Amino acid sequence: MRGNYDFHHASKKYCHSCVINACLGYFRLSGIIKVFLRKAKDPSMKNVFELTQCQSCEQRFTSVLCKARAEYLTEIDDHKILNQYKKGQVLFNEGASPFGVYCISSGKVKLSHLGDDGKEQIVRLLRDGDLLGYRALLSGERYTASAVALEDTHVCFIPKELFIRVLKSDANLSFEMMKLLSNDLHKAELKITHLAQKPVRERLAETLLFIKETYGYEGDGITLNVRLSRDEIANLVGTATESIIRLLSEFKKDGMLELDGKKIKITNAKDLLRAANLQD
Amino acid sequence: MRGNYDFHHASKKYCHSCVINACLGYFRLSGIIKVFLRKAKDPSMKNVFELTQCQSCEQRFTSVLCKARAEYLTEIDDHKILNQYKKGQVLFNEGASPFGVYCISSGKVKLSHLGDDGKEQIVRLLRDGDLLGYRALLSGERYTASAVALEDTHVCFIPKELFIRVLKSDANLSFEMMKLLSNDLHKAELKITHLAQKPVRERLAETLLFIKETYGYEGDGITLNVRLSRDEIANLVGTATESIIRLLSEFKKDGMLELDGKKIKITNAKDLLRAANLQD
DNA sequence: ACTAAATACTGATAAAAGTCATATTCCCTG
DNA sequence: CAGGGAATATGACTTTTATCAGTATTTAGT
Repeated sequence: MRGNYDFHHASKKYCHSCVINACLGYFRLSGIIKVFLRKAKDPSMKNVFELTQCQSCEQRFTSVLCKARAEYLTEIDDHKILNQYKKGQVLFNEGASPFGVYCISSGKVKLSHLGDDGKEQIVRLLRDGDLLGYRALLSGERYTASAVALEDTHVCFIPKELFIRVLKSDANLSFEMMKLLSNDLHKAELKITHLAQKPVRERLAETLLFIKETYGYEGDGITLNVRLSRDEIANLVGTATESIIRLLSEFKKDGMLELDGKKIKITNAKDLLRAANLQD
Repeated sequence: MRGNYDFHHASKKYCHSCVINACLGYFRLSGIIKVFLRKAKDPSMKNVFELTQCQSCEQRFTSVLCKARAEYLTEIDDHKILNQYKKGQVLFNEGASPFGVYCISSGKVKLSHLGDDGKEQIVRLLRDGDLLGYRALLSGERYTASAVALEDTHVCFIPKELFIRVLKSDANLSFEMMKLLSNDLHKAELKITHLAQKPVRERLAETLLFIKETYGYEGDGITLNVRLSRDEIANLVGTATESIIRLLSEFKKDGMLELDGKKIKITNAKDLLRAANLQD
């Protein structure tokens, strides 16, 4: 509760998505909203509608959701709701009740816990094709993390009842979900080990490589394809912002990085990997 | 690989379970082993055999596995292999290939990663009724953690093929597995947040309360029902052994604990909870 | 019960990382 | 494009925690 409000007010953003989600909670299956969305005149919505069908979605080969049997995929297609979030907007908030799952069509999302003292801890970074909001939904709890768009993001929302129903009838999808959860769990447990045992310097190097794995490079082949504040990097690494600032310039001095505002260019990935001191 | 050997040699124990497991890998479905096990004359095995049937197992109301449909449970019953491990014995080792899942009938098991520098990080504590070894099996990888018995432990081993087959046909069990994984994931992500944001003192208090939640008290109602070395507590909290020793005696001085070798008595749970500084 | 080894404990010291204060720069908005 | 707020950067300092060295105690095996 407290966390919720803090979060909203800290970011000083009017949380449209909460309003929208609240509405979706009541009307999500009604034709009204679908028509409303489809009739939206915003030209930027145009290409979203071109990607409307799961069957022709760019993420159809990578997304777990698209491993559902064809018949179910069609049903998901018919009932999903398109949604877009501007950078900084909240998809859902820690403490809220899940109404369904989100499938990222394009964009980037961070998933973060709020620590007891109000400090953010980023637990996952998500990209297009990734599924979102399934953890809370599956364990039947409220969200224990908040999801915030890191850039303009297009999302397909699949209502809870449908998702659960498909999951209960499609063993293959269930299995893929279990794989997904197992992988998440593995990553989380690895992070626990590193957080407990590795110094900040190594964790930062590892995090930068992890960001590279997740979001890749821009066209130039060296610039990380995401803009994160020093604060966000700190909340990802699990340390103080000042430490990140100092270490980033240290890495720069050592010729591993080039820094240009929020742009981070990895100029020597080999040394960075060495700095991460990863055995596996 | 390296980790594997280190682990074995560090504990300087002959790893019977590895030998047994290697055999199980080849012969696990053959009647030979079952007969062999059932004919074992060790009197301590007696009560194990009394608990042989999942349908009458003491854990049948708590274990996820027992939420399988009756027909499948019977099949699991027929094909599972009973096994027992002495304190310190290894159920499986990081890096090994999973041949099935383990259901703890009685006893206690720790699940731990080996950090890059060889330091142990305990990621989960397991008790009777808990399932073990499913993470690696589901994501189709080798084990990324080792499982070691914290005391004499009786385990039912369910072969991989059977487990997967039941999972693929029993949607209800699948769903329970997803819940289990979701809960594990939640706990892991919470641990990440606390590891990143809380001081050692608070983490130790939290860990002691967590141990209490997991294993409960002994008959006296205050002694934690498990014996962990200071080293193991440190590997659970994610800190140095000396810090744990110092903090434990600090807690004792503050009247929260009584210490008697590896016995830990919680004499003031309220203060301990306050020391943990948990908001939720 | 005795011995060797492992574990537990203590103090001194060092290193790592956090905090606080204070520039400086960036970027958004009027 | 100027001004203000936020983000970034840097230095001094403090706190926390790890490490090391040495001693005491417990545990396990013969």
